[in-house]
Amino acid sequence: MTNLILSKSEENYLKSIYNLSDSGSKLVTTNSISKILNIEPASVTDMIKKLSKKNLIYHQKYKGSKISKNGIKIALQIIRKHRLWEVFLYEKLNFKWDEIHEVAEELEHVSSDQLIDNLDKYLKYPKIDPHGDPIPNKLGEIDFVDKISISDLNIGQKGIVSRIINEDEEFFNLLNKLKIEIGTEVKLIDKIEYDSSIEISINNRTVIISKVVAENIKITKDNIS
Amino acid sequence: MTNLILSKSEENYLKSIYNLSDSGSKLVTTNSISKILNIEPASVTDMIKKLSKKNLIYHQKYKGSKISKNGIKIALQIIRKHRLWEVFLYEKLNFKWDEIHEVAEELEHVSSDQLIDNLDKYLKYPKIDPHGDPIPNKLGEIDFVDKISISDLNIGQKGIVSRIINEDEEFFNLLNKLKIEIGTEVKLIDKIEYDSSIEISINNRTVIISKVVAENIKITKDNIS
DNA sequence: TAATTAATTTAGGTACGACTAAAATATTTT
DNA sequence: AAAATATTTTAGTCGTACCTAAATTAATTA
Repeated sequence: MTNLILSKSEENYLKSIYNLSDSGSKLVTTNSISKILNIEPASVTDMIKKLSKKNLIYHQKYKGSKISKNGIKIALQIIRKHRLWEVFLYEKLNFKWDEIHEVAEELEHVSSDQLIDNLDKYLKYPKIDPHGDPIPNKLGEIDFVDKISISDLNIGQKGIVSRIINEDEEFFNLLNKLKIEIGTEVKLIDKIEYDSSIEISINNRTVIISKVVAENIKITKDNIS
Repeated sequence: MTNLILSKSEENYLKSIYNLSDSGSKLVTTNSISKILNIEPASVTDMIKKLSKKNLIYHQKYKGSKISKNGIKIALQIIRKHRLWEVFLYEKLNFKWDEIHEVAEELEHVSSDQLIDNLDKYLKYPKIDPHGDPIPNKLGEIDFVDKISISDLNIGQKGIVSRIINEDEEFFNLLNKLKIEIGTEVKLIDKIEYDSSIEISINNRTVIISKVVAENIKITKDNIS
């Protein structure tokens, strides 16, 4: 029962439920799906019933939804497509970091296994997308890399930027100004108690970034090459 | 009024109407659209009304439909996308000649001007797709190359295969067996009156092909490089 | 714990794009 | 030119995926 064909809407719901569920572990509320997809809660309930009937999620009335094994499998394939297309747009078509998401949202629904397998090969089997998010392989396996935020560093510690959470243009412009991108080495200089902002150094320049910004920049202590 | 957004269905109808209309000149019957899209005539009538209201086609009840200037413009952009994606699939992702059409049918509906412009650049502004069909540029302009079929050659004349009309696998296999592809030089040896089949030579091999096959292989007398 | 508030579901409705059956119009044949 | 046939349109349905308004259930606050 793995080869059922899903509509674009069903795929989007499934992907959102997976993303909200912490890799499938947590219950997801109807409201949270509603907010993330910009669809009224009543409509979300309709779709939840549909996906339940297809055994892609489990649903307890008034309690919440949990994605099934099969649901996870499908969600990971959609995420795989999305992220591979992002790599393509960024590396081959010279899209900017903040322009890739929207187009990938459309491309991810093109249904051809051959297409995505050949694209994967063409891109040389990338492990991460331009945001630093891991790309599931054909079997849905992910190289999970536990990531910490800049704000988790201790004073004097260094890290390498490995993932950037936010996707909007404002944030992109800020990072551009700060000259922060994936692979950049940062060092925590000081934590400012007053507003929880932090002082970091990037290539010997010192800047102060807010708590929110720091939390959206993930790092590792070793370069993942 | 050029920037209206069309649904996938509307785009497919418009493309089919354009293709059936001889570059917009001929009236197109409801039945012919029905057949090409595999949709019942009654449904076609519905869509014809919709496209008429948007001034993309003109329709006379019980007579037929003619695509408008604006309709042609949009159809050409869809065809442009389709053919650029075919080039990409064939050249970059190593799809076979007969596998590209179906996937391109999906990719052509992804709506991003930036995507298609950058793809065009990435592919180095190709003029023809892998079937030999011309690719409209951004403005919808096509390098029209009047093409003749192998069967239009006189005995002793040579031509270069420039376009292959049919898209199914059987035909593809036959061409493979005959070692005919775009760019191949062919020479007409003889016309066989009995069944209108013709004898041609390809790289000093002589083969006989049927009338239908000959008509579906277009040639030019000069290589378009 | 009772009342209020928030979240979720049900009920009923809409646009889209398909369908079938029947009616209207065109075309072809006799 | 009348009859027969073919094409096209109209009328009425259906599933998908959304909506609003109202009802139900859960969670929070007094």
